[in-house]
Amino acid sequence: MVLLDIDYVTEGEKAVIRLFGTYDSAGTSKSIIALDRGFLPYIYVIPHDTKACQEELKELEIEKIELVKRKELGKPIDVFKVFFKHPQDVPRLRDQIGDMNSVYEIREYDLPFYRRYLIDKGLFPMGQVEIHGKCILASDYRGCKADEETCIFVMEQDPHLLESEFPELKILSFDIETYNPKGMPRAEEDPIIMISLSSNHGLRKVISTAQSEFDFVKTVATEEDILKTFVSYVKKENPNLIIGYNSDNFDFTYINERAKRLSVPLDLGTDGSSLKFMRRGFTNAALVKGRVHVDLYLVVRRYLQMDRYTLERVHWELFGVDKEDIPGDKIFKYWDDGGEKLDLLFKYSLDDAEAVTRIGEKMLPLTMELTRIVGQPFFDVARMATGQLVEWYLIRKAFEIDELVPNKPSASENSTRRGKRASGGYVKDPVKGLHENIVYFDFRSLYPSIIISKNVSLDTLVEECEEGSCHVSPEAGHLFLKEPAGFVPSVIGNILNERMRLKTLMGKASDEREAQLLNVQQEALKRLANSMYGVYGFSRFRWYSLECADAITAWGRDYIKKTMKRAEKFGFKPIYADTDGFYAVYEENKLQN
DNA sequence: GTGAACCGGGG
DNA sequence: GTGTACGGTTCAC
Repeated sequence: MVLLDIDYVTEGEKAVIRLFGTYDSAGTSKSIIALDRGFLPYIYVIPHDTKACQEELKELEIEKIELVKRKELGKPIDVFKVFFKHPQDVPRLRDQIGDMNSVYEIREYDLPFYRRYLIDKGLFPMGQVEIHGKCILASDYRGCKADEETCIFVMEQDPHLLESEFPELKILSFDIETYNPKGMPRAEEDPIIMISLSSNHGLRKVISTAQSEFDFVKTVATEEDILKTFVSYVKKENPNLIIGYNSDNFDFTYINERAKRLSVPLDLGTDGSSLKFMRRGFTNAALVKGRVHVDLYLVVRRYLQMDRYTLERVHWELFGVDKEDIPGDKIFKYWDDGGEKLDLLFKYSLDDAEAVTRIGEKMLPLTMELTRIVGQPFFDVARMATGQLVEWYLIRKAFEIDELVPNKPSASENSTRRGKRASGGYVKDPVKGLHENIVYFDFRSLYPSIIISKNVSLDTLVEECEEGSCHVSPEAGHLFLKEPAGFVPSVIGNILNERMRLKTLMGKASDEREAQLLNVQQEALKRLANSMYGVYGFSRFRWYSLECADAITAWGRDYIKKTMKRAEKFGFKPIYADTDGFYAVYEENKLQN
């Protein structure tokens, strides 16, 4: 099956992992929920005093303790792996353990349970996963309200990742229109008048309380029926992905509020569960179990550099085609006017949903690849900043080599770090005037190259070293061992090697589709490699290091200045430079000198 | 100059 | 949920 999503539920005192998947069976996609009751939460405890620590730990309400060998900045270390009965025991007990006299430090105490599971089992969402067990009808499985078509496995063995093709997923886009004559829509007063649907399998539908000649309009009696019909379409289409534009904070929030007032159940999940909202800081993320809800606004904002991100602007940027638009504050008038105006409103509404489908087809492959590389759920990856992606990638890589993950900085540690910022890139003030014959020298891969060639890493940074065995950074003179390869440099090295391999394959690719797929994959790797520098420079990151960040930018400034000097000898006069590149004008007459 | 407050997308 | 965005700009002093 394709692994779409993961979470856990509590049965009695135990946490049960649920893997949500899909597979094609005779042309129709089936939803699967696989249960794993055999995984326990744990943290690492680095003792001061091994014996005393073991004695003290035994006093606590924990499941079991193991003494295991791990690595700390590449050096072997013996640590306790302390297992708990339930993930919710961890926050309570970890502080107690951290405060014990016999304990030096606790580690990996804040990794969400389902993420820990994916890493430890070597599973990658959006990849093919093999599970072992027999199918139980949803109705025979207590505690689950799933449809009969949903198959529930209780796993008997660990699941396995299979080498996989790019999964063909069913995607449903949606968009709502509201009747809001007074300013922005208020869910307590303004009804939903349309819900538009569009899928990558040919569905085009507007559900509304208004009549229409258009065959794509499905007219129902009440707003209540709009919502009920929406739910039944989702169940019938059974999409793997649901996408919207600003749907985390607008469409789904609004639908949820109206459905609550009208007592319409929003049981959209493949397990029969209702639409849920997760607080993510000050904003929401809308969650449908077993289907991945993606808010394209967040994805687009991350990958496209624009000054505004309205649906119209994004559509224009991606396709160069203007989209029909009715200003938000005029929609109620088009509705009231009826006739041709109402026709336009129907078209506009459907076009919005179809624009979401088009934007999704363009933007989601990259997110899909990042999901398969980073190995965290698509839902999370679609909402993660690139820095977070890099961190979760590194956490998985650290696990693979038994390296302990550094802790997140405390609030005070974070503010100390903020206080002393690493020096930035080199900036040359622009030469005033209108320039012609401009060339741009691209340095975007400079930082990853520096990290690799200078072996810039926490585990290679030393106070002193023998003559010739270290790289010495310009200005501050930080020392990095030339051998062995550091953790982050080797991770970046592997990413870039893999990227080169894919680019070679791309050149040999027989058909267009294959080449496009390889291109997205190598783009995802490039993105990851180029974001890697951030792990040293961003204060709230686990692998933060002022010395590493500082050394990288110092080498960067050194390189860019040297390159500019060299360019000048060839007749290129630099007119502006900032961090990762510089602009120059070509002056032919200067070449003779 | 500094830190607090505000803002995005959506109708 | 082993949780609490984010980064940029403007405002107020």
